Amino acid sequence: MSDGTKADDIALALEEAIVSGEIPPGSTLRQEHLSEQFDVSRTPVREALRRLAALGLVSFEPNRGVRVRMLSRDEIREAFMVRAELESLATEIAALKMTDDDLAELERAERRFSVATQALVEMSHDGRQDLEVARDWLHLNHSFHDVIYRAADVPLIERMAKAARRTFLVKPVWATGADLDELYLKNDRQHRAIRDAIVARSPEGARVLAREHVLSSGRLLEAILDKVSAQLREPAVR
Amino acid sequence: MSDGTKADDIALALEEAIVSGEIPPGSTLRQEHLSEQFDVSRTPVREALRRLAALGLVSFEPNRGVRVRMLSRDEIREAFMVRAELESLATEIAALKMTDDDLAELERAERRFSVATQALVEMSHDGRQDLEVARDWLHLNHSFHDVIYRAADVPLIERMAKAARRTFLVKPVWATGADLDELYLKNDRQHRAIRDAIVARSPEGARVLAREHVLSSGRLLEAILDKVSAQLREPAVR
DNA sequence: GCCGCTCAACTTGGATCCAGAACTGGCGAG
DNA sequence: CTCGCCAGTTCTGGATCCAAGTTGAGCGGC
Repeated sequence: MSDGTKADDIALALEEAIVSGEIPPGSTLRQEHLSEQFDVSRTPVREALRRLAALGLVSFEPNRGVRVRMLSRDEIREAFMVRAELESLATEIAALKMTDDDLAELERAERRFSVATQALVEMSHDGRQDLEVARDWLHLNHSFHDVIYRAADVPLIERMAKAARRTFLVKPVWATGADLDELYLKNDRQHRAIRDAIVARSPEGARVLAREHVLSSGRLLEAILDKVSAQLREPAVR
Repeated sequence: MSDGTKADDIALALEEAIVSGEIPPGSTLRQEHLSEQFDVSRTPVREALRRLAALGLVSFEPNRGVRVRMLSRDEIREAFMVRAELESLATEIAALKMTDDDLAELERAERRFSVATQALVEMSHDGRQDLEVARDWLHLNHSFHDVIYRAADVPLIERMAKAARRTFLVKPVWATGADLDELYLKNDRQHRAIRDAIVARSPEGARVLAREHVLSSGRLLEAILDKVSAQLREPAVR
């Protein structure tokens, strides 16, 4: 166990499991099951669940259990609007504060993301479906923005934006395809544009680009969701 | 006790006590003390505290206790920036969706706030210091914005904006004076301007006005903080 | 056959209990 | 007199225990 209290460790682990989709949305979490899974008593498990509930990841139904929240399309849209506002704000601030070291870091993050995007698109062309590649892509995507947050030094904004980032799930919603490839590539181009605006010390430009970027990511996710739900309807099992 | 679980009730009560300043920032909360105060065991108290920690109102220091968080000037500034972004977004959306009923409600909220502002300024002129009047003013201020949230129907944005709203305290930071009166009156004028923009169905206008309004409220609070800290340390009532 | 009732198994919410970490305050060495 | 060490107290973190609420399967009446 990494740090201090078990409740925190469990909360972190559960958060990861929920966000990654390992625990599917809508499922109910049995306290006893979790307690033996983590090899602790139910007490710290309950505390961890309270924390997740406060973050909005799960919901307590008194005397009936906790359920992993399932977000509606509207809520996902809202989450992206929140992110758009907060990330654009952070980017504007970062553009004013960036040191040369930060810029170098941003450059590296952008390049790694670019490589991941290429890998993703190539995979799509080959018709393969590697979840690990997709996960890497998302992770490096976040890393790019994290560099910006670090440079902006706005812990509260960062905390809230990441809370919004967490509100949607990844693993069950993934797809590739020619139509999506264009959106992935666009995402990459937007990162470069943001980097350029920051390099050019243009806070307003960076802000507008960041805002548009997040909103466009939201549209990408919606496109993925559409595709997935279409696939789910298509093969009429049973 | 209002609803379901005790942990929730306690969390609500504590949240209120902290936000209202009844429990001063920086103080450490003893679990046992709270448990006998609420006449329950420590278990639900701990769960309530976990929730408050997730909301950022208190911080756990492992094996040392929980402390009511004390916000730095920077964090308060950040909270207002977050509010400015989110409230302006909500206001823009609300301006598009407002029904006539909502408008009437907004009108009433505005009028009540106007009356409260008058009362506050008059009180200030008379040299009186009535905490209740100040609290009413703040409450009606929030009510005005709540009407907008309700009309916009954006639960996630509302939740996050209110989280930001909660991050600063009220009771210990209050002051009046000729310099502040002008700011209070400005606040009222801004509400009217926002209402007008909504009535005129101008989402962009409402957005800009709302943003400026929140930022200006932030400057008001900073002015109050300056004034209070200028008045040298006064022993807290208990 | 279908509906409602009852009772048992299961699960949660909360209380109590225990081990270990952190703050005391005294005491001796320098 | 000061500093550091050590035991006693206090408090937290976690485990265990118990009561109350919920679920679901069987059973009898219609």
